[in-house]
Parts: sequence; C-alpha cells; structure tokens
Amino acid sequence: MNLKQLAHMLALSQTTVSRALNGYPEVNEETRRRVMDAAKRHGYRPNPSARRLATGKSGMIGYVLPTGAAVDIDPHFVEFLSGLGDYARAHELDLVLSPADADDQETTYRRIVANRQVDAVYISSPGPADRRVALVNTLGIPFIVHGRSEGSGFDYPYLDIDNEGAFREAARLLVQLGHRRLALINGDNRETFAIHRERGVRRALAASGLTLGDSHVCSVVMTEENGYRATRRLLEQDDAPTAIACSSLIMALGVVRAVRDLGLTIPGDVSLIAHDDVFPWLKPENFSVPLSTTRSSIRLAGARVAERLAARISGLEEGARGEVWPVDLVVRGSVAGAPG
Amino acid sequence: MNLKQLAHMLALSQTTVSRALNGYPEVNEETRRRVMDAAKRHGYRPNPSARRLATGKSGMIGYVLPTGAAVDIDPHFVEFLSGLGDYARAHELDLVLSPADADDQETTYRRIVANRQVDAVYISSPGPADRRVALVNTLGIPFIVHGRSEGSGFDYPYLDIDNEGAFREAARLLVQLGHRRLALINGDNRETFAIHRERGVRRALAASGLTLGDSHVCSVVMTEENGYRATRRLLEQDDAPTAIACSSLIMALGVVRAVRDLGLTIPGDVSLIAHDDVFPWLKPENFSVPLSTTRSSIRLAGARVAERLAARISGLEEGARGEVWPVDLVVRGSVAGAPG
DNA sequence: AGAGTCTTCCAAAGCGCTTTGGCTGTTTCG
DNA sequence: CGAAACAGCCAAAGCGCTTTGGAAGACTCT
Repeated sequence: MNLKQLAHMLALSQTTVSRALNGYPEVNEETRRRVMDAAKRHGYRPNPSARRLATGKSGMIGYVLPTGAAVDIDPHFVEFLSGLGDYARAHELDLVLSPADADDQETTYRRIVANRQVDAVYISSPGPADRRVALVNTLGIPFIVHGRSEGSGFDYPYLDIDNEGAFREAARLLVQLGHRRLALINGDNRETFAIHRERGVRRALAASGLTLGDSHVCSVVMTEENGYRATRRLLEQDDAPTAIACSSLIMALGVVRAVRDLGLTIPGDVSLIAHDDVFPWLKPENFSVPLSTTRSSIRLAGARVAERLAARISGLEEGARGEVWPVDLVVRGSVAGAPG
Repeated sequence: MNLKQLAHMLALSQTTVSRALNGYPEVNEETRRRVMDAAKRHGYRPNPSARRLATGKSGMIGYVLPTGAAVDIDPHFVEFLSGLGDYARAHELDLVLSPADADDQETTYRRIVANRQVDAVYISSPGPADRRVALVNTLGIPFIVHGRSEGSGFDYPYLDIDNEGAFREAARLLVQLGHRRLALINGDNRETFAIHRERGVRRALAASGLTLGDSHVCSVVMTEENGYRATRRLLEQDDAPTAIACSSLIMALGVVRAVRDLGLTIPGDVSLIAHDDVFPWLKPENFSVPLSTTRSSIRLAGARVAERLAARISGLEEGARGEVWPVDLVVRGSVAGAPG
C-alpha cells in the first residue's frame, strides 16, 4: 500500500494525502480525518527510503563505532545504549552504528553526513580538543557530545557529569578522615573525564595544603587487571597511599583483589572510593566491603542524549548549550579514618 | 557530484556510467576505465538513499534491540558488537539498532522488513521455539541466529557454540576429580544456551550414575549479585555441592565472594568452573584463585555472524546451515579433588 | 458586481539512482 | 551476400515520496 494507491482509493491527489498525513495546514479538517482514517485502516506506512530521498531526513541517529582488532568497546557503552534506546523507541528513532577504523574516523563521519544517512550524531568519550567534535561541528550536522572536549576554541552542545566535582568531594571526604597520602587510579588520560577527575582530586588536596604525588596517580585502560597492577604498584612503594580513588567499578575489583593479596584490608589499611556508572550486573553495595562511590547513571545520560538529539533534529533545541549533571557521593563501608 | 553530472561530464548516458560503476558486462572495458577513473577523481559516491529507493537494498544489517525500563542489555552484547563491527567495517556495512518494546518485538521486525530498512538481521539469545526466529523466517529476510532455538519445527541458519559439550566436559572433569555433588548456576533458562548447559551437566553426571538435584541448579539473570545469592543458597543447604559450574564470569565473581563469606575456600572446599566469553576487562586467570573456564570468544562469533550475513545478502550463502563451534576447556587453579 | 482574499485541492516536477527495452553499427556464418 | 548474433550505448520509465506553483471555488469587501 503506497501513497498513490491510497490517494486513488480516496479519490484525492497524492499531494493532499501527503499533506493531510504530515499535518500541513492547507487541508480541510474533515478531509484530514478521512485520510488519517483510511491510512490507519489500511496500515499505510510511508516508505522511508522514498521519504528520505525526497526530504533528506532519515529518522535515524548515528554513532561512529571505532573498531579494530586492538580496539575494545567500553562495557559502559551498553548501558548508555540502553538509555538511548529506551528514549529512541518511544520516538521511532533508529540508531545506526557505523564501524570505522579507530585511527580514521573522519572518513566515516564525512560519509554519513554527505550521504545524509543520519539526522544527528553523538560523540562519546572525547579528549581535549577532540578532532571529531571539530569535524562534526564544521560539517553542520546536529550533534551532542557525551562528555566534554576542552580547548577546542568553540562552543558546542554537550552532556557531561561533574567529574571534577565528584572526585573533589570524594577526595575531600578522604582528607577529612585524616588521609594525607591519596592515590588516584584513573582511566586513560587522553579522555577528558580522566583529566577532570584528576583535577578534582588535586584541588581537594590543594585546599588542605596537600599534593598528589606523581607516583600516586596512574592512568590506564579501565580493566580489572589494570586496577590490580596499579594498586600493587601503589601499595608496594615507600610512601604508599592510605586512600585510593578509582575511576571505575571494574578497576575497583582489581583494587580489592590487590589489597587482599598484600594482606591488607579495606578500610583498615586502605580506604577506597570508586566511580559507579550504575551497572545492573555489578553493584558497589555488593563488594565484600561495600564500596563508597561517586554515582551517576550512564543509562540516564543515554536517554537524555537521545532526547536532546531528537530536540535538535526537530529544531526545538539550538545553540551550544552544555549540561553538567551533579554526581552523588555515596558513602559505604570502604572508607574509614586514616590508619595509625 | 551526482550521476547525472558525472555522466554529462563524460559525455555518456547515466545508464552507461551506472553500469560501468556497478560492474555490468555490457560496457566496453576502456569506457569502464574512463568512468571509474573520473568517478574516483571527482570523489563520486552514489547517493545511498536513491540507490536504496531504486534497488530496495540498504547496505545495512539490522538488530532489534529490546528495551524498556526493566530491560537490561547484556554486557556480552558489546563484545559481540566488537566483532561484528570489525567485520562490517571492512565491508562497508552499517548496523542499525531498532529499539523495540521488549514485549512486542514483532511490530518492529515487521516494520524493518516491510520498509526494507536493512538487508539482513541477526537474532541473539533465542529461547526454545523462539517466535522471532519463526517470524523472521516467514518474513523472508536473510538472517542468522546467534544461538539456537529448538523445537521450531523448521531449519534455519545459525551460529552457536557447543554449550552442551562444554558443560558436559566441565562436569566430567569435576566428576573425575571425585566430586559427587555438583551444582549449576545457570543463566535464565528461557534461553537455549542455559538449557543446553544444564543438559550437558546432566549427561556427564548420568554417565557416572549421578544426578543433578533440583536444589542444585538455579537459573537466574547473570549478575554478580545473583551469583552470590545462588552460591549462598547452595552451600548453606544440607547436601551442599563440592563443585559448581557457573554460566558467566560475572556471576563467578559473586560465587567467589559467597564462598569467601562462608569461610570456605576454592578449590579446597568448592571447585569452580565458569564459562568465559572472553572479555578484555575481566579475565579468569586474574581471579584470586585462577578460574577454570569453558572458553569461547563471543567477539569472534560476532565477526563470523557478520561474515555470514554478508554472504547471505550477496547470495553466496543459502539454506539453513547450522554452525556449532567447539568450546575450549581451560583448567586453572579453581578445581581440585573433592574434599574429604 | 468586480476585485481581492482565503480555502482547499491538484498536476507535475523533482530527489538520484537502477533497469527495461531498443537502437546502431560491427561481426559471424551458412 | 543477407540474415542473424552481438557488443556497446542510450532514452526513458520507474522507485514512492515531498513540494512547488497554480487553479477552482467560496467568501469578503467596497
């Protein structure tokens, strides 16, 4: 059942039927009703390929997926996707993942924009002066950045959580508890969130006249194994920290294991606070010692990004509005006063 | 730069240019070369919307993503996606995720097929007589099932791992080590993989005249917390098992925690084998006691599914060929002889 | 009553590609 | 040498929608 048939059946022109269906004003309300009715009754659905060719709009949002044998997709992605999908479903938006060589994403961005394959894109895990953000900005497609890219020299729309504030508060709490030697086990510091978190810790320490020693901070890909190794390294050095801030629950698993392997305890010897993106399958309250966390649902962020993308597509949102969400600090058993 | 302009520039008809570019035979080789050359020089890329409208082919593969506030996307998904994307990139295929109400995926399947939005789809985590498989089969779109759906009454193409064999071998090893009371902490038993794994364990036990008691098997969503709870329940009952087979590494985290909480040890009191889908961020060899596993890379499966989908799209693969991959049994420190 | 203004609808021209049906000139073969 | 076969190209008709530029009729206003 296509437009032509429907129009013929109603003894109307395709023009009128199309306008009736798309809510244009120049059509009699009764006619519109007749058309809507017939469309529903016959299950008419406009062919998206045809519509796309005519309008250039695709009803899809895009994401360039970096791939490659050495590239791992972050498990956070799936939670973000959950939220995104949840919103997108309610608004009949599809999501297209365009796999790209991790080292050459530009080609793919150019392709999907030139081909008008998607109406908007989002970018995640940006780094400082991220090239993708600059590119997408000049290409002129609606977009939202999940995270921030500092030093780009222009404004852009983004959604981020207050990573600096979160880790500042976490560190401040630890300092208040008497800790003087803090350590930070961070994510890859080519990403802004890691930079912000480090800044947050440094600021909190500075406020009490303390510093974060070079040997007390490590930036690694957030795996359990890296959490373990970092912790071993930290705790086996001379001025071992008495408190650790950690950028992910998965790494925290490794931290806990390392602490135990060294015959130490949490929070007796080491206090621990980790960032929790809220996974359904791994919860901080279920750690052997319940884990204090800075908590922010990445799933909610996914839904919000979808919502804003939809708004930008339909012209409801414009400009370079940045949105920063506060982060909860949830104190559980893994923190205590400094030993000694 | 569109076809018309390119044709005009070459003083050829659109027909000839189109045919030259698409490798049709009825065009002089020299002409073809000229066309190909000019196309490359001017960076001509056929408009996919137009091509799609004309041919009905989209160059995309589809996946219906169940969503909803209560629906969690499996973290395995991201690894599968990694492999899929890796292959898809090399073949210029995009992946479109169509979010659907988890309780009504049929509408979405019908839509993406009717609209010809994708050239093929894959289905994951099927259950017995899965309705999606039947639906997609009748809709007549190329597809591959990742996993199996038994009792459908028809054949279909799939890729699965030998879950039964894997867990049979795992259980057999435990029995050989003298264990008489095994337990299985399984995934949701509405999914075929869980059924197969249980069957594998039962067969291995039966071969030695043993059985799997009802109180020794649990089917739960695969979270750390559920792994913990199941283990507590198992080990606190009267005829507690001395060995546990577990369907996922994430659940195994909970198992380990529960065993420790009960003051027991692995493998002293309890032997443990878990299935490992090979995550980059959580490795069995890094468990406090290195974990024995049945191992099969879900990422490789993703790549293979993409490969077969591409083959089916281009007509290279046909029929209902099923493919079952063997699973490695990797023995590490978490298994030992039965206590006592 | 005539000019202007709405309202409501339509024919037709795209959007950029593929594919059908045919046309021209050259080669092949009985 | 004439018919048949073939190679190589083209014009035009789709694919199914949106949108432009009217047109016809009803209505208002002077």
